[in-house]
Amino acid sequence: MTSTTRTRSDVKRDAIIQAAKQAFQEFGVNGTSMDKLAELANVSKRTVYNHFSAKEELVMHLIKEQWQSALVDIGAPYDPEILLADQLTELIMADINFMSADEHLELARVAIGHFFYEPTRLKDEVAQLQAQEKAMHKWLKAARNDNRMDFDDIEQVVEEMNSLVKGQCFWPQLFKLEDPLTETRKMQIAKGVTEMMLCRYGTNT
Amino acid sequence: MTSTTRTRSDVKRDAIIQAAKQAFQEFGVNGTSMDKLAELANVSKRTVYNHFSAKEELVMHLIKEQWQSALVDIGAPYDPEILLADQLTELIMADINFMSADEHLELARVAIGHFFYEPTRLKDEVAQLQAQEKAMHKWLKAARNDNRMDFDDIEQVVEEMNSLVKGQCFWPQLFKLEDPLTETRKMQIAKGVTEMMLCRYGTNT
DNA sequence: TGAAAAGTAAACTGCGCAGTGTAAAATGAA
DNA sequence: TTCATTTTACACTGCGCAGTTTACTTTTCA
Repeated sequence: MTSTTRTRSDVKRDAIIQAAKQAFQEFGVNGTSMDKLAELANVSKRTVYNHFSAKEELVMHLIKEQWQSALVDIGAPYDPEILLADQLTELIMADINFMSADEHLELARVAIGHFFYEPTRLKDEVAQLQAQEKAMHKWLKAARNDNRMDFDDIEQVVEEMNSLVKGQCFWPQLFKLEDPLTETRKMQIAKGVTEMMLCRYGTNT
Repeated sequence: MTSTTRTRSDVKRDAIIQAAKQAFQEFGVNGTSMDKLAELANVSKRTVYNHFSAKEELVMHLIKEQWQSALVDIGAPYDPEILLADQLTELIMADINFMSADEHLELARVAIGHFFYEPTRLKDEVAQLQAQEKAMHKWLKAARNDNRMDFDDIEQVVEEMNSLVKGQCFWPQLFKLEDPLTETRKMQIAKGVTEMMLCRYGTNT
């Protein structure tokens, strides 16, 4: 509860953004007319255009500003004192929680749906997300320096781990092919991935 | 070179299908007007409607008939005489080749783009593809019966392997985030996945 | 309290597109 | 050559939607 949004203008603006987020992710940008959107937001169409001069601007606001603010700083740094498996599981859990969060999935649906046929722009959006992978990167390097893990190509390791997580937590959710993940299921997956990675790249010190 | 397509009608029909496949995957179904499509196929718009009574029918033809016919029977059965790793690598290679084939990617792009906001219908399409996974399923069971692999939940194993392959060969290609895979790269990935899976689930007999 | 700022309803413009109707022309088989 | 089938060009209908205009009302705040 940060505070009540002050001016009426702000209230309307938020209503528009929320309605857009919800409608775009459900019906797609093209499937959502500005009339429909205005109605969903309980706002006159003209008001929508007072806040966002064009539909595209609203879309970009969602994808840039909103998504940006949904980013989270992930994970504790490597700690030689703690059991390797536990650390990794926790790191992966953080990753899973981020990727399968409603906020993230909804905005990803908007972005991917909107840019599906524009690979160049899609690439830009995805690139930002990969910044998230840096935490994993750092942790792996530290674990290797500590002789607890062994691998040549760190990029490959990150990609493999990412494939495992996304394949089970992101893609099926993005396309609504599976029910939302329960906490138990998330933990189960995190543990599975941990075992897989340590079995392959862990040293048995 | 099966033969020259006989009647003129058939020639036109094929031209329409080819143009649609290409245009739908590049611009999307919505991004391709029937006028544009007719022009690309070098055919009058009316002819398009003589063959397909509605745009949707053309889309469904691509997704159902064409995609169906692109399915391949994958992989040799389990053979106790051959080195486990080699067998698995070959099986995975077949999987990779299927999934990253142009024909498959193009039709997947059409299907996923078209059904992005209709999870139910998307699920149906994807379900058919999972039939492909059956080969892997059978092989794994056989390897376990032969005491060369050890795992409890076969579904999980299939899903993990699938995530690894798709994460590196399908999704990046589907969204055109990466350059097409070279044969060398495919083999490299197949070997990587094999090592991962055998390290985790292989017995050292 | 009164003027400026913001919101509202509803009609309107212009455009792109799915699908149709039609009359003429090309094709192909008998 | 003749006749049926198919293709073509092109005009036309109808619809949905992005964005605008207008005349009017409500809120804000100095």
